[in-house]
Amino acid sequence: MPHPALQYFLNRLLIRSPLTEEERQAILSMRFHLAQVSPNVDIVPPGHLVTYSCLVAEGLAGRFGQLPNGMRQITAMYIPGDMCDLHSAMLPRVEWAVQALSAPLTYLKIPHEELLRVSRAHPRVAEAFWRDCVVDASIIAQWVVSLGRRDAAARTAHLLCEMALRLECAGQGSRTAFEFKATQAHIADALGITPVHMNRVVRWLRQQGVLSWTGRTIRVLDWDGLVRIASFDGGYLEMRRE
Amino acid sequence: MPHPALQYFLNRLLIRSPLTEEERQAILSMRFHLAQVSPNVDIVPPGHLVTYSCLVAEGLAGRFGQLPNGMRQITAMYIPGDMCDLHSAMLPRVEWAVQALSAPLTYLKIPHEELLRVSRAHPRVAEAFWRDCVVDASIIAQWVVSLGRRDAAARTAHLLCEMALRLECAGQGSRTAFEFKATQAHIADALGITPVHMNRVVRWLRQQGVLSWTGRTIRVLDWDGLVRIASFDGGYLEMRRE
DNA sequence: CGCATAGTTGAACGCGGTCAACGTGAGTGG
DNA sequence: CCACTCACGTTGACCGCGTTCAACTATGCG
Repeated sequence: MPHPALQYFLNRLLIRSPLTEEERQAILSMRFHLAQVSPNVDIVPPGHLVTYSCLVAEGLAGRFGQLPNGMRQITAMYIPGDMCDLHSAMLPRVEWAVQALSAPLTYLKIPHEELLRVSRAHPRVAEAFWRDCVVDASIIAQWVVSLGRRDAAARTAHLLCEMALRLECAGQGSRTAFEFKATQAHIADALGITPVHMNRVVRWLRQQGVLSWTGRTIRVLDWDGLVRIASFDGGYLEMRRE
Repeated sequence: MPHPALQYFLNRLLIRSPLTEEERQAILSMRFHLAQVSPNVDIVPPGHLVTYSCLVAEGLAGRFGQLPNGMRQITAMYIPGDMCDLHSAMLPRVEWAVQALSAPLTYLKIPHEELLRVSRAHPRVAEAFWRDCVVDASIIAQWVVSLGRRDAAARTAHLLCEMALRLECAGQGSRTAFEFKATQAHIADALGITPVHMNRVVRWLRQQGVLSWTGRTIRVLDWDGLVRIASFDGGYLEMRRE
């Protein structure tokens, strides 16, 4: 019986990449080690060679880019079914860190040799992995657009729209009611603003009546309003089934 | 006799991916159409299906993310030997535009069927392509860090360091003397600042004595100084030969 | 010569940063 | 059961980086 996270991961791949039964079984049969971490602990220290990729099973993970002076910036967030660093199968020397953003975070450590064994035996699986990396890059590119062109409120709204759709797609709630297991400080980090200003934006969004946000639970009261504030177009998430 | 741009592209791949003579020949033998464009013309309009990828032969190309309201943000820059949108081989419906940033820009249109034919016949080539996309994503992730954590001067210095190394690696000048064929307005766009402020930053960098910048020619007078201002660490470019 | 594009500079404004304080809820130990 | 602690959320006052608007210069090209 494969771990449910592998099934989630496979389902995510199947949205964009058709795979035969045999290929699906190959993915589900990959060996792994189950692990769990607390926030503020690097799953992988940056600048080192890694031998496995991490598949989020439960919780929220963040990828941190870092400057030589030690400052960090969240460059991606990963929800259950996401392979945090499938990239590292192709570039084992990672230049970033992955950390838990929620407690607890459970994840599967899948050895690169397993990923490469399967992808080399099944070229269509290799393409599915490649395609998954491309979607990840597409999301990061949208973050660049957000950081470069949107003000703090639009950035926040945009991230919320993105996470709402991704969580809905992953079966973790609906776009109008979901758990965003990150602190306001984490979100501020990802958006390139200060936690103080993040909080002001949250207050403003509440005043606009587009959402209620208590603890880690977000309820979107006016989805179209949120989309409008964000100038959101979800096409880049590539979640439509062809 | 293959086009020199294909050779540049192959050389770039070989930095990170060892390939046999047969695999190299397969890449060099891909069919293509030579094309040329002026600035401010989309090579590919966003939201459409594309059937080929673009390999820059001469000049500078930019990838533009765009907001529903029409505002645009440069999310990547491509120099000779770069495949702008190798991504599109895996996701043919592109959510961005590619434009020339220099006049003229010449490039090779390589049909996806060619790329896929070669990559399916040679799994190691598929991995080389996959790896190339991962490096591209790594660069974009660094841009997120820049936009999120660096001030305007550091951002500018960082982009200059990046382009200096990439151009040097591509055989287009040295890191201390190169042509950056983009206008200050384009660079400002990529860095998420206004052209006006971009110019002030250039003036400041000149006053610091780290570079001279006349027309499109940049001369770095103090490389270490520029690196310090940028907090630059080139590891993410993955240009060391293993 | 005339026009367009790129670069340059000044003055005033405002978004978001910075600093500092306080509120609040969960967990912990006396 | 209360006191204490710690992390997270919240709010106010002031400040500065970068924007905005406007003008002017330089360069190249028909």
